[in-house]
This record gives sequence, C-alpha cells and structure tokens, in this order.
Amino acid sequence: MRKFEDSLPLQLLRAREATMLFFRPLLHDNSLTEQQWRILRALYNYKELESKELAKRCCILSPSLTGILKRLAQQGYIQRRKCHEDQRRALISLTDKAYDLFERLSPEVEAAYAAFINRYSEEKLEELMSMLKELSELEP
Amino acid sequence: MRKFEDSLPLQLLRAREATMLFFRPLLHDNSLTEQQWRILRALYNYKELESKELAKRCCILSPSLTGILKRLAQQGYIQRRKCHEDQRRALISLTDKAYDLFERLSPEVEAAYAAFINRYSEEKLEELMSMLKELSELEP
DNA sequence: TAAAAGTAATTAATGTATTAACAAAGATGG
DNA sequence: CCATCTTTGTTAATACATTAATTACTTTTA
Repeated sequence: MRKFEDSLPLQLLRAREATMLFFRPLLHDNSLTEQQWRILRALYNYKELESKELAKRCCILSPSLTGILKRLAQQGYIQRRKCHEDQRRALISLTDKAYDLFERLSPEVEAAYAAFINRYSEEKLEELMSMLKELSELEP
Repeated sequence: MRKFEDSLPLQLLRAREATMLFFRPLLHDNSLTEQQWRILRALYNYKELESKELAKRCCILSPSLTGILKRLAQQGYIQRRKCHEDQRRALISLTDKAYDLFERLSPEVEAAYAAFINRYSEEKLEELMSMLKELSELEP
C-alpha cells in the first residue's frame, strides 16, 4: 500500500483547500457558500440552464441542487420556469438582484485570483489547468 | 471575469470526481465513506495520532472529525486514550478489527489505483502529484 | 498564585453530499 | 392506444462541512 500522502484524491483535496484560502474569506464576507457562488457563476455565463445541466457543470448532485436552489430562490437570486416542450424540465436563471451581486463581487474575486497567480505562477497555472482538464475527462 | 470553466477550484473538483470514480464503488461496496477511508489510511500509516493532527492530515475540520470518529468507534474500528501530559488531547488508533478490514481492502484499492494509472499515465501522475504538492503548500 | 489569555475538543445550527426510493412527464413497443 | 420503460426532479435518511459558541484543561502574566 502506498504511503498515505501519495494518494491523488488527497492531494487534489489539499490543493483545492490551499486554493480556496484565497477566495473563502471573500465569499464568507458576502454570506455566500462555495456552491452558491459556483451556481451564480454558471448561470451568469450561460444565462439559462436546465437543472440537470447546471448540476453537471457545477459538480453538484441533483438532490443537493434541489436544496441549494430552494435557498437561492428564497433569497431572491434565481428564478425558474417550466419548459414547454418537456414539462419535467426546469429552466433556471438569475434575477436582476443576482446580476447586481455578481457584478459587484466579480472584481474582488478577480483580484483574489490575481493574488493567487502572483503567488503561484501564470505558467504553472496554465500547465496545471491543462493536466486537470485531461484528467477530468477520464472515464473508468 | 474569466469563463466559468477556467476556474481552478472547479477543475480541481472535477479532477477529483473523475478520480474518485475509480475508487468510490469499492468503498461503497464495503460500506465505507471517503472520509472514513482517509482516516483509516492515516491511522494505518501513523499508528497513533492526536485528533488535531489527524484532522489536518486528512483535510477534515475538527467538528466534522468528532462525528466521524464517534461513528467509527461505534463500529469498533478505532479506540482512543487520553494524553497523560495534556488531558485535553485525545490519541486515536485503529483496533484489530480495523487492521483486518484495511489489509483485506488495500489490495483492491491498489488494484483500482493500478487501473487508474493504466488509464492515465505513470509519468503524468508523477508530474501532476508534484505540481499539486507545491500548490498545496502555498499560503495566501 | 489567582486571574487572564490561549488551546484542544465538543456542541449547536445551518448547509451540502450521498444513496435509495419515489412521483410525474415522456418515449417506446406491442 | 395502452402497458412498460426511461428520464427529470424531488423527498427521505444518514453522513459530512462550516462557522460560532462552549467546555475543559494549560499556560501566561500581573
């Protein structure tokens, strides 16, 4: 059995934790969880997504997403409409309030990203992102 | 604002999900969660750890660890003793039952790891691990 | 040495993850 | 057409994540 620290899942987790140290305070100061921010980002990029697609893009399972969307809706950040062609599907989009929040926060998030790159390295980041992308497309 | 998919935290998450697809079924078949397995691995490697050290190594916050250890103890997989020098500290270790489980499972886990490497690449894995290790030591 | 400050671990409250089971709308084959 | 199967989304139950607050014990400091 390989040594404890030589586990890829563990190192991915640690790397993510180290990265999130740059962003977590910012999200916390604005009463947003990581998942909520992921969803805001996804919806800002894609305007409108159906629940299943949103879940896959954000790496959130459907049952989790149900609850997260319910809370986001209560706070007035998202709206949903039923798809006419297929009554099962729900189409999710951001409210104006969410757009405002997003555009207020994104400069700060970008600044944190810049601080991260300054501390790490633009080249290493590109290299790492490319390796991660390839890995994430792997199937058992 | 950078494109949604160009977020490092997201790519780290996706990469981890893709990796866990190789291991999750195995753990699930043995009624173990990821966190429980991480703790078993850590304790197998280090024989005995105090709670705080265990939490840091496993990337688990103390309040979460409290619950996880309680359940592991109920199932008879761990034992704890108080530190004599400092009565606040708890020293955790595996029971014989846990050692048996671990030694029964570890060949299968290693086989899954081999399948992963076969599907990915030994060299890429080494490269990636090295980059992740550097990243995880980064501080804001 | 008694009070203050600090640390390890837990509890509490809320939010998310995971699996299984389920309801409802749609696709499919007889 | 209708029974069946599939898919989307939800609910339920349990486990874990996160922050704040507490408890019990140590160390510092006045």
